[in-house]
Amino acid sequence: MDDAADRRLTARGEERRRQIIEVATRLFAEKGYHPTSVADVVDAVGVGKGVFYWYFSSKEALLTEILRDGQLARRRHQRDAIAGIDDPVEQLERGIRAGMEWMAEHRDVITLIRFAATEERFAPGIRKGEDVAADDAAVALRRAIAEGRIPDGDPDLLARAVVGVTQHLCAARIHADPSADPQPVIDAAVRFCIGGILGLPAPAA
Amino acid sequence: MDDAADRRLTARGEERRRQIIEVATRLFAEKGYHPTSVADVVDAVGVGKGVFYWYFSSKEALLTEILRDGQLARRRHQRDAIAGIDDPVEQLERGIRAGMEWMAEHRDVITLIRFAATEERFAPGIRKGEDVAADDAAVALRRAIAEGRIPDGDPDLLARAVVGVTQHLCAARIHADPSADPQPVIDAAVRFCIGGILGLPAPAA
Amino acid sequence: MDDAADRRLTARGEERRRQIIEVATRLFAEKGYHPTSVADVVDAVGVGKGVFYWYFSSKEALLTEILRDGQLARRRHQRDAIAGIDDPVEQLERGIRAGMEWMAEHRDVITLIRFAATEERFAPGIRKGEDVAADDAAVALRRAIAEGRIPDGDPDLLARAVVGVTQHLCAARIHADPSADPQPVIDAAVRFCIGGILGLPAPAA
Amino acid sequence: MDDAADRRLTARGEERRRQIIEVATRLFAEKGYHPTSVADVVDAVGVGKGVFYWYFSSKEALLTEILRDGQLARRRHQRDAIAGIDDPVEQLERGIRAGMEWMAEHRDVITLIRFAATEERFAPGIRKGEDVAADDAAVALRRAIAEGRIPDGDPDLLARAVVGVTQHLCAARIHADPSADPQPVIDAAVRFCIGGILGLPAPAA
DNA sequence: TATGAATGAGGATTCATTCAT
DNA sequence: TATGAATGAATCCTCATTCAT
Repeated sequence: MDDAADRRLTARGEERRRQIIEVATRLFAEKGYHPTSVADVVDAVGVGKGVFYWYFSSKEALLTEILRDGQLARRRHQRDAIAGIDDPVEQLERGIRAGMEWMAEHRDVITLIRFAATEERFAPGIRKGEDVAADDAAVALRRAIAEGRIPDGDPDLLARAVVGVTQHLCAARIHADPSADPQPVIDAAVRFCIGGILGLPAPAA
Repeated sequence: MDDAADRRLTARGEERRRQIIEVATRLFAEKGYHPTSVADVVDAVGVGKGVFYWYFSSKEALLTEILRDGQLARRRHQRDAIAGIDDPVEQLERGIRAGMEWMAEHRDVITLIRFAATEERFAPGIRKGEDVAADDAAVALRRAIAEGRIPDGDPDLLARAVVGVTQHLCAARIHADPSADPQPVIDAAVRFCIGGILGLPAPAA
Repeated sequence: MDDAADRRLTARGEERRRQIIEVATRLFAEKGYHPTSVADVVDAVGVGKGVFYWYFSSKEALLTEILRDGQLARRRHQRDAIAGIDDPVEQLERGIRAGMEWMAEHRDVITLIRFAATEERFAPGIRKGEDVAADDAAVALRRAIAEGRIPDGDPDLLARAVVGVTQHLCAARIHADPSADPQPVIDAAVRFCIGGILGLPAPAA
Repeated sequence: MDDAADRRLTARGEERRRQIIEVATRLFAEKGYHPTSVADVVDAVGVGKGVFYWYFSSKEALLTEILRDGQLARRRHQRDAIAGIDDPVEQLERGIRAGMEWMAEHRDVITLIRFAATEERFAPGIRKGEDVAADDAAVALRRAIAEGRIPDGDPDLLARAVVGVTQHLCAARIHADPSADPQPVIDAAVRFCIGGILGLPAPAA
């Protein structure tokens, strides 16, 4: 049988597909991936059960696609934000802001990524995406170190620390209270991260 | 029937119960909570299915207990580490170290907590535990601010940032390569966190 | 809507129809009738699903047609082979040869007939076809008995035995090794059948 | 999870298992393997759906077991029938009789074997069983040839021809009219087979 | 004629939970 | 306490068939 993945779709088909992804992302994030059945998704969309399998080869494939698209979109958003910027420290700051802004606006996808990181079947994909993100940040960090702008240190580790700060603040402070303005949190996250990268002030003087 | 939760157990019974918790923690972390069936657990323990329901009222109750025990144990470990310490900044450092050490040694529990945070049914419990942890750290932070040891700032936000750094570094650097020595990562995490708390050096000076 | 069965077709339509029958015969024989979906068939042909239902009213109707066509073709082939032959024993021999040759060249159809004979829904049709074939042979057998060319016996039973020998040798020896020359098997089948029809040599002598 | 295949069963469990096999054999033969759902089977037995999977790992595994058991039983029945017989021709005759008697009494299993031979997934197992049966017969045939009791010839081919005769006569004459006495058919089958093995009388004479 | 899309009943299978012994 | 057996609702997925375009 033809694979649902490589189907050539009409405009109407593309729209349906997008709609399913949207609804599924919301439901998966709300109730959890496993507790949400394919029936829940198609019911919410208002179509027959077969439609799901016309567009996706399996429930798992759908989640995988959501995750991959999310990671790609975040990365693209961050790269756009630092395009044309030459100063590595400014790149870091703008990258952190862009990352948090994206995450702030894509709460559901972030929830799914955090879930997927804990499940054997999806973890490898997530890890790969995180590695890429860490590598992106590490490039700027290495340049900043080389230029003496920040103290010497393990760029990968610093990058992971930054990811930890931004992700957790997003979940614990922005998503936890969606009515509040995210900017102060983002500002604080930037200050914390830059401070953390600079590390302890020279113990002397 | 009497509730499995409040059963008075013999020594052998306590042992069985502990064994089930241990095996379930490992399996849940390895395959995921939902993909692991009660049958998987009892088979791994080598007992019949009835045993499970003798000690636990449901699969969900078991996970809830694992999560609560884990959060309590981490907190106890951290409080023990700062007992008798009076300097708030040293409290912070020791708390961070103790937290990471505990997390480093309880990878499976951490995985489950991270999973539970993404699922509606368990998230409230996790959030409560994180709030407590953040409050613990906030106490020290508030004192440090009051004593002028660190710049003024939102203590809760700083606490959350610290949690983010430590949790993520643990997952991304310690658990990802269990053969490596965790101490350098912990040291770096402490430096990053203290640096982050101190924030950007006074722009002037 | 007008019935797909009685549709007046253009030359191109006839060709399409034939093509679907051909592909379906192969797929049904390879994977089995039930495990082969209509989607499998139209995909293999390279057309849309609607095409199938333009030419056939249902999947079942398609199989029924394949079976009926197959049984008719075999019978026609056998009748052609004995046309003009007057000696009943020679008719038998030629009929056996013709039947086996046809079966040897239509492995897929034979597989489908053998399958259909085991399934309630199709068995009656198959049985009717086999009855006809047995009757055909019985005619010659009866003449041969009447003329004293072969011993007295139940012509229908002898005919069924011949069908059993030819069908099974075809499946077990010719179809099982399509690269081998079928002629020796056919020769042996003829000898076996004629021997069988003659039965045990008079115990006396 | 423990495999349903290797489960240690209590007496009651063994009985249930046997009961399911019995009912499934009948239903599969009546309606066809694919058209019969697991629900049909458990409903006919009068148990819950889960019971099926407690005893069998899948619907396919159940059919495979039925087929294997059937082939083994027939072989055992035939071997018992010729135990102690030394004359190869008598072995053949008794083997043919025993085989047909067994088939006559196990119509459903025979139907399933005939079905399975036409489906890719099961055919290899069936073929193996038929090869064994043919080999069994070939042993006697080879001895008979060596002793000059029957003309020289391909023992495997003769064996297959015998299988074809017996199987087909069973289906077309015994199973088709279960009220009739099978003995005359069996007698005729023996005569036909022995005659077939002896082949055409020496053309000279 | 032909296609992509849709339908929804039905299928195999799983699994948390219960119960008789 | 413990076990094998049983339950049956729920899950993912398939597929023959239909329909709008």
